[in-house]
This record gives sequence, C-alpha cells and structure tokens, in this order.
Amino acid sequence: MAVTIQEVARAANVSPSTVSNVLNGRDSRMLPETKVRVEQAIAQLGYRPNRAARQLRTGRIQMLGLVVPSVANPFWGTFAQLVESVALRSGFRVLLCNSERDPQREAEYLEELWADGVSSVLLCSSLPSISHVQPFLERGMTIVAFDRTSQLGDPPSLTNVSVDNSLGAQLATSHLLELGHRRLAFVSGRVHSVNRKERLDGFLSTVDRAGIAANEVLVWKDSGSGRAGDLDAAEVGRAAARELLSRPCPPTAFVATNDMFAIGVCAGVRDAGLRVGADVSVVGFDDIMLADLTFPALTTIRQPLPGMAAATVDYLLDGAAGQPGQSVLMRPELIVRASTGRCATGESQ
Amino acid sequence: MAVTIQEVARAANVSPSTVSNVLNGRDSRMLPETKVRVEQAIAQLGYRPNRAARQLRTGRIQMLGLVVPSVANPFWGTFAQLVESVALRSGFRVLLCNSERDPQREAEYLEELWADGVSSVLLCSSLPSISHVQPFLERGMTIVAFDRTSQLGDPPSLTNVSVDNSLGAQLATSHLLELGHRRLAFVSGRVHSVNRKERLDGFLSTVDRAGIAANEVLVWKDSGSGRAGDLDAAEVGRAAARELLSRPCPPTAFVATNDMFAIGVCAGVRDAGLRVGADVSVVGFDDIMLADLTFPALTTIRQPLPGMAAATVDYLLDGAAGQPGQSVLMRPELIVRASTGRCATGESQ
DNA sequence: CTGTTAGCGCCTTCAT
DNA sequence: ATGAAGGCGCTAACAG
Repeated sequence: MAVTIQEVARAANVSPSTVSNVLNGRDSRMLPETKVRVEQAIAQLGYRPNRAARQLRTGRIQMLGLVVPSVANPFWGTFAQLVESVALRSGFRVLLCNSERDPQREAEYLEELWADGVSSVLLCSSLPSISHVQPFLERGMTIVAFDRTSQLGDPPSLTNVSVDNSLGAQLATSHLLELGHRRLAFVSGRVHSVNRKERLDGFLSTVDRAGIAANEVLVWKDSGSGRAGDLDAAEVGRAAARELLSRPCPPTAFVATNDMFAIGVCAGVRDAGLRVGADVSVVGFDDIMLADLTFPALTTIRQPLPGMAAATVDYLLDGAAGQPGQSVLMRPELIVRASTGRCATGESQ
Repeated sequence: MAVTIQEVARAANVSPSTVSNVLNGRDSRMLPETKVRVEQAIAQLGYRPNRAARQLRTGRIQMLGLVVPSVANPFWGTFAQLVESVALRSGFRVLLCNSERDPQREAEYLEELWADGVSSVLLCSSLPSISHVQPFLERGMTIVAFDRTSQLGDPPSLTNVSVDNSLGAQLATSHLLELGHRRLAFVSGRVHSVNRKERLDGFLSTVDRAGIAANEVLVWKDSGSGRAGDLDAAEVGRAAARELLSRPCPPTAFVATNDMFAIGVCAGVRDAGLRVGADVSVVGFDDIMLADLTFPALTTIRQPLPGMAAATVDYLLDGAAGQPGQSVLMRPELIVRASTGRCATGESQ
C-alpha cells in the first residue's frame, strides 16, 4: 500500500539502513552524494516513514498527553491551544484528556497513555495529593504538573509549573485595599486544590497585614452539590454574591478565585441591585479571554499563559531529562479594568 | 520491559496465538476453560497489549483526529470535550489539531494524522471548498465534516453533520420581527464559510418575506485585517455595532452570526450609550456556555451540541462504513433571554 | 562508507 | 481446539 523504506532503498540504489540513516540525520555515515540520491528518492516516491513501525522498534512516539480538567473551560481551552501549537513545533502531536479533576480518571488516562506508548504527559491537576501518579513516574513516564506548586511529599522527579498564586492574590487584594475597601469577601468553590488554597491564603494574609478585623472578612467556600464541574463556577459565584450581599454588613469588594467565579459574582451583584465597578468592586484571577468582554470588563490577575505553555512543554520534552523535579513559579500581573476602575478611594464604604 | 503476549502464553500454558484469540474475542476457537486460564494469566501479570505492534500488524489504531479552528474558542472547546468523552466510550483517544481555519494547515494536519495511522478524522471546517481533503478520502481516510452542510461538487464519500443554519437564522430574525423591530442588522466577520452564508441568507430571506425594505437592513461583513482569529470576533462585533449605530438610520436590532460576535455587539451597543435589551435587541447563535452569563444574558439560537457530538462520532466510527456521504442537519432552538426579552412590541422604533 | 542481519510484539493464515 | 511460522516497516548493531 504505502511506500516503504525498502522501495526507497531500491530506487536510490542503497540499502534500507542507509535510508534510515538519512532519515535520522546520521549524515557522517554516508557520502554527501548518496544522501542527495536518497533524498531525491524519498521526495519522488512521496515516502513517509511508518510511525507504528518506528515506535515498535524504538519505543518512542512523538506524542504527548495533555490532561486538563475540561477543555470546555475557556482557560483550559486557551492553554490547550497554546500547548498544541508549541508541541507541534517540536513535531509532537497532542492527545487530549479531560479529567474532570477526578484522580481516578487521571490515573486511567495515564494508563491509557502509557499503553499507547506516550511517555510525556502534561498533567493539569491541582489536587493536593498526586500519589496516584507515582507508579507512572516509576515506570519511566515523564510528567510535568501544571497549575500546581510542589508540595511536601511530592515524588522528587515531578516537575511543577504554576503561576505564583499567593502573589497574585496579594496583588488583587492590595488593589482593593488601595481603593479604600475595608469589607472584603473571597469567593471560591470548594478549596480542594492547592492553587485555590494559595490564593485564599494570599488574600487572608494581605487583609490581615492591612489590619482588617477578621469579622470584616467573608470567605465563601461552596461545598458543591457533588459535581466538581468547571462550568458551574459562575453559578456558584452568582449565588455566593447574592447571599453575601444580603447579610447585615455586606462586603464592598470581592476577590474571586478565578474569572469564572468572578463573572458569576458580577451577575450576583447585579441581581442584588448594585452596580459592579461603582457600588461594588470585583477582581478575578486568570485573565481569560472573556474578562475584557464582560460588562463591566473584569479587573483580574493575568497568568502569562503563552510563556507558561512554552516553558511547560519545554520541560516536558527537553528540560525534564536534564533536571527533573524542578518547581517553576511564573509571575502574575494585575490588569485593572472597569470592575474596579471606577471606585474612588473611600467612596466604597 | 513490559510484559508481552509470549509471557502470558507461557504462564497460561498455551501458545501466543491462543492468547491473541482471547484478546480478540474469538471465543469459538478455544475451550471455555482455556479462556479462563488465559484471562487469569493476563490479570495476574497485568498484561496490556502493545498497541504499536498491533497497529503495525493490523494497520488500525484506536485514535481519531479532531480538527477544530481553535479550542480556545469556547464553542469548540465545549465540542472537543463532548467528542472526547463520546470517543472514549468506544475506546478511542483523540488527537487535537487547531487549524485556524486555514485549508493548508488542515491538509498538513491530515497528512500528519495519516502518517500516524489515524484514519478517522472529525473535521470542523466550514470552508466552501474542501477539495483539499479529496486526496485523503481517496487514500481511504474516513472524514466527517462538522459544521458544514454538503455543497455541490463535494466528494461523494464525505459525510456532513451540521445544525440547520438557515432555520436558526430564521428563528432569530422572526423573533426580532415579532418584537416589532423593523430596522435590523446582521453582523458577521468575513462570510468565508458556508454556515455564515447560510445564516446570512436565512436572515435576508426572513426580513424579505416580512416585507422589510432592503434599505432598512444593514449587513456587516468585516473584511478582517488578515488574521481569521476566532478570538477577534468579539472585537469585530463591537466595532460593527458602534459603526452601525452611528449611522443616520441606526438599526434597533442585531442578529449576530455567532455568540462571540453578539457579545461584542452588546459591548458596542453600550459604547454607543444604549441599553441592550431595552433600547436595542441582540440575538446570537450557538448558545455557548457564556451566553447566559453575560450582561444582559444573551438571546440566542442553541445548537444541540451533545447530540451533535454523539452523532458525529457515531458516523465516524460506525455509520460511515455503512453509508458514507450522508448529510445530517440538526435542529436548532431559540433561547429567549434578556438581550431581547425586555423589548416590548412596537417600542423599538 | 555501506550492506546484512536480527528482531521490536502482535496477528493471522495454515497445519496439526 | 491449539500451535507453528511468517511478516508488518523500521532501526541499530555489527560486518565488510
């Protein structure tokens, strides 16, 4: 059916090994003219190496596994897009896996990927324990965890890439404090992941440092109705804002654990008859594409996603071989938009 | 390294062929007790067949290619998520490809997929001509085009799955007419794709049938600044709305070719100092997850994505073998929300 | 510098 | 009902 290395060899009057050598850049093992002849034959016949055969022989495959909670979530969709385009430059294809943040599904995916010969996996998981990946590391899988800082007891060969969540939360909170807010709320879903915990801690430590009394600070951790859906975040945020604003001493500013919650919070603020950016300030986290399309545009903490995607794939494909077990923290940036922009200092009490 | 079929055979006191037969469900060729013995050995040793070897031998691989314009676009992200979960149920993994709507990149991806032994491709492309896929169909690739109705001159073996765009646009437009609007605008990016053309035609035929004079109807087809980015849609919509509203006889209602444009249009309406849902009505298309989180929530035409994803994967993995070249049109549904809900009849002039 | 050789792990006739 | 044997297309020793 398809043209094989044998036929190329015949057409170029060389042996299959020589063709293989050309294919694999072992130029020193042949005359330049031989190489030219082989390359011509390859072009003429339209030869493409059979990757299954190559994989069977070498054990290597030019694919990486990308495990995300859900590509339907715009944050992960954007990340997946970036990862795919970076990987492609190195000749790697991307196998998509949606884990729904379920450790068991994560493990099942790793098993599948391993069975497919995929030994490089970019795991987007922020679960505190990742003991379930240990067996795969031991079998020789290279795993880089994204969106998760390294934790005590982590396998030493696991590399982590994440934004500095604590710093991000501090930037968000400081911004609100500088605007004159004194009654702040933090809105999040279940704080099951280390990044949410870090963001919450960053928030708490900042308000504390500013001398704000603990009873001025509200923290909403939705226990969830079972489903850990990424897509319910906005609804949770909305309900949280409504509830918090109906209390005796309602907050005047909200920090949300991510933009989807923040968008929901904005909706909840409107439900309560208040204006976002005027009566109440809201800050998100991530700077997803939609953050500046909502009304009002969302002040948020930007993750430098393109750089993070590039760095992560780099570690996965090259770096990890050199220095596994590293932990990389990327720098977030405060992006001020209308959801806080129009609150004058002191006005918000 | 890994355990092979040979070792299982030895452990079960049978030949490799028998193990293979067990693996492939050829039960009739062995005693039930033999089968049990083999299965025990498989479980005991934790044997997983080597897929590269299997692929090399059979030419088949349990993967499908998913080519989308961009997973960063929430519509495609949602679709990708659904496709992956449906495919998984049939034991298929998904290779992700972002085409950016570029026919050349599409062809390159198909080439890559073919080289990887992937012979089932779900191509989300709405380009009018798909002559570039013809060679792959001829080589034996199964391709189902999603989001594209079949066109004259299409390769006969190409199956198409799409929503009924014309009907959707009619639903959207009728809704606005029933609300009393008489000066309507249609906002789209470049109308390069057949679905955009169908939506535009559905809009035009509906206003025409309602006896609206052609000069009351505005159509905005952004020529684009070169980049066909899915993510610029909102910006285009915003600029379009601003421009159209500044004309002498501004429209009172907008139909957008999809929700991202519609979200942009809403922003543009606000830029012009008008209120969406009160002064001006906006209808989108797709019903992406964000449609009911924006402010105001977006009236839109829902595509039944879960069913569409299931049907498409079905055709790709089973159906296409039986009856290739089919064309499937799914039924859209009008979802009324606040972006049109609060416009009383007749008030909008 | 180039060719020969021996598998990688599996499936699949064809014998037995 | 089971086994033996060959080969899918490629790479990597090892000869020459």
